[in-house]
Amino acid sequence: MAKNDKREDIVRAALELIAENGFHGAPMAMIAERAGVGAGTIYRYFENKDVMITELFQELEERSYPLIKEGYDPEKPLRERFLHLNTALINYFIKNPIEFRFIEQFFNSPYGVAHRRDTLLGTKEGCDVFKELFEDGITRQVMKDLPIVILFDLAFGPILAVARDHILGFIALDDVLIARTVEACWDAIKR
Amino acid sequence: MAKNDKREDIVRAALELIAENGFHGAPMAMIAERAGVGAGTIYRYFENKDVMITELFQELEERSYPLIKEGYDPEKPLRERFLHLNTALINYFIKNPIEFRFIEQFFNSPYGVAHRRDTLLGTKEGCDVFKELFEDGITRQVMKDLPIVILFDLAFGPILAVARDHILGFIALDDVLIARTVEACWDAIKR
Amino acid sequence: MAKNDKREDIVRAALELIAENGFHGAPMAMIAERAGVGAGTIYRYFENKDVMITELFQELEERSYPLIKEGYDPEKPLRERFLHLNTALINYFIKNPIEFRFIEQFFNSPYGVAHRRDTLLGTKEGCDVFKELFEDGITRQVMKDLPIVILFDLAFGPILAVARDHILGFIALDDVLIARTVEACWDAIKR
Amino acid sequence: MAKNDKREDIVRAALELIAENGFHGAPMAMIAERAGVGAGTIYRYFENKDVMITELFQELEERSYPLIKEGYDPEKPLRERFLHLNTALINYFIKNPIEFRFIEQFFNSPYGVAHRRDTLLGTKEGCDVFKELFEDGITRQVMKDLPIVILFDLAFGPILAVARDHILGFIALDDVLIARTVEACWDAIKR
DNA sequence: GATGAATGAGCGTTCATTCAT
DNA sequence: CATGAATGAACGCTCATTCAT
Repeated sequence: MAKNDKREDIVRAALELIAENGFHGAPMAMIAERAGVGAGTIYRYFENKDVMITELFQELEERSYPLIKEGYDPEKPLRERFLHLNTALINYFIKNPIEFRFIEQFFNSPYGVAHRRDTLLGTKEGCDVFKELFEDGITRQVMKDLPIVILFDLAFGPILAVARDHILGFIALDDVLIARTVEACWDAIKR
Repeated sequence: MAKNDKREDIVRAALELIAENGFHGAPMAMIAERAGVGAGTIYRYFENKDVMITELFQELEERSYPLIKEGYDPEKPLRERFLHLNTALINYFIKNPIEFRFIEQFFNSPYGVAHRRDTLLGTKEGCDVFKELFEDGITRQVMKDLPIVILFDLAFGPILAVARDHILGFIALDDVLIARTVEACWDAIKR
Repeated sequence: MAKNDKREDIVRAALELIAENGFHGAPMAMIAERAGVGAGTIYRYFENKDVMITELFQELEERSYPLIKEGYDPEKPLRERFLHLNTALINYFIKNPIEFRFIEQFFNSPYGVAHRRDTLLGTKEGCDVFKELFEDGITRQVMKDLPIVILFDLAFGPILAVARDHILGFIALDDVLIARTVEACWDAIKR
Repeated sequence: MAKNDKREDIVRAALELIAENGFHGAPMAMIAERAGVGAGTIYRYFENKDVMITELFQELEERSYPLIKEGYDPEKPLRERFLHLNTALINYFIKNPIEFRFIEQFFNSPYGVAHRRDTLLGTKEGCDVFKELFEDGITRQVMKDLPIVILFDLAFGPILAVARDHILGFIALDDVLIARTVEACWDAIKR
């Protein structure tokens, strides 16, 4: 009924199929079928498959960013801020498993590498809060004096791994486990 | 000279091409060409592409396992053993970037999930040393009392991330940085 | 303002795009866009693409016919009449390159064959003057006693070729060259 | 049986279909079907459709060139040489109607324009005899002092037109008509 | 055993045409 | 009347796999 109904259907279908089967396990025809639209219709909304994937990721980023920052108080101590953000992140992932799986696929693809490059070089805004947090942590000598890239890896590497293991059913995360995992990440980066 | 010469050539060619271009950037015909064999010949050594990829990974695992365990002394204290293994691991990765890229691709694919399931459920041997190390760490109350899966993620998640960032050129690891990164991982899991 | 404004826009847009890019380089949607109308609107004026192309050609014919006949005096000697017509034709082509390019495309397509059949069989009026001229020339024994079709080919084959070469930049026609080319055509058909 | 059997089948099928229906009336799948091969097989012999068309034309050129030059004697007078070549040409066309139709399609396409450019600039060898003939004719003042391009158009424009009309059934050429047509072409270019 | 030509299902994409608004 | 979103058949092309040699 609404104007964006079809686009929404396509986005959802693409997200699901890519999450389930990866980029090449999600042919355009299959996406169209699951979305309940004609194959050509996708191309009214996205220039081609590559563009579709990139835009899908950006939409996800934009949608998730406010959710993760919700309740974030930059005046609070560093540790608290870190725990807040990482907890929000892991919660977002396990509550949106399809989105998470898609994001994972995205990061492990040429797109993801380019995106990471842009993020690390600061070309792209988006992870501002995280970046500020780490820079703040280093200058205040609360965090280890390591390249910011490594701090990112220490902080987020386990988060992604844990979220995946939960979604794949290898563990069953609850609030306590999440809290303890996030604190372990803090232990890794704190001085 | 030996019978396995051809197989070796195929393995090497497949490894390289998949590392460089990903699974779909490595058609069987291209692998055959680089290996210097006929396209059909591959199917004498591997039932099909999926099987080839799985066996490739297993071979890599078997080849790398001794390298990582080299100099490992189960009598040493837990911390030292952990630092030894994780340092060996990261060094293996950055010294064998092609193998690392392949392993990464493998983990981020349906194969990887199945493999992880087998590993975690103990169906497959291979990561025995790591498993023993963590079980030992938990029972001796040196490591955090977390599910072993989470300990794995805390210990290896950052290692993979850091190795990738090094290989992609986002950071330049040296022995000092490696040592400090591995210690940070220890901080994450130690009680 | 008039009712035919839209139709005119479509005709112009189609002509241009087909001249520039050929029949398959001119999708209906592109024609609609350049004409500044909706894609569906074209189908209010033309039953389908084939019909549109055919009608386009006919309109061109009707439009050009008076221009070519302008100043034509049926009382003048045959030679003079021929030179007049062929000069007018070649001038029309090089002064209306878009129309020429379209006509060329048209002739080299199934449409063109059908059209030629109709013309030669006399089913279609249009080239009456030319036909009369040649019939006159044969009966008066001024032109060679060849089938009228061959006379057409001798007279117009070079004209089309020369116009194309001029438009494509292979030669630069001027009035003198045109006059001499047309006279050469006369030499071909005159007894 | 022979190595080139399949290639030959593809060439023949492509030639026929393109001659009958034009370039876009001859999809690769249809060519494959008529050739009695799989769709993918075509791509073992030709890099893509464009390349196939270009190579088809070149093969035709190479095949026809000796046939047309057969019996050509450069010592004979210009007029005789011209009549010989143009007669041979028109005979080749009407005896090989499929080849002729293909060549026509080719010339009326972007490929054809590029080819014509190369020929006129002398970049490509092939029409050497014709070129020499015309240059000879001009320097000896036997032919009209017109740009060589125009002489080409006067000499070959009617040949193509007449051949097409014969193949399409608009006229029935015989040796006498051919001879008289070719002589008319000579009248057009001779001084 | 080894080969590589052959296959054809399947891919991403285009576009003439329709029809609800 | 006019629109343009929607369609889906059809296109050019790729590649895992087979099999006659």
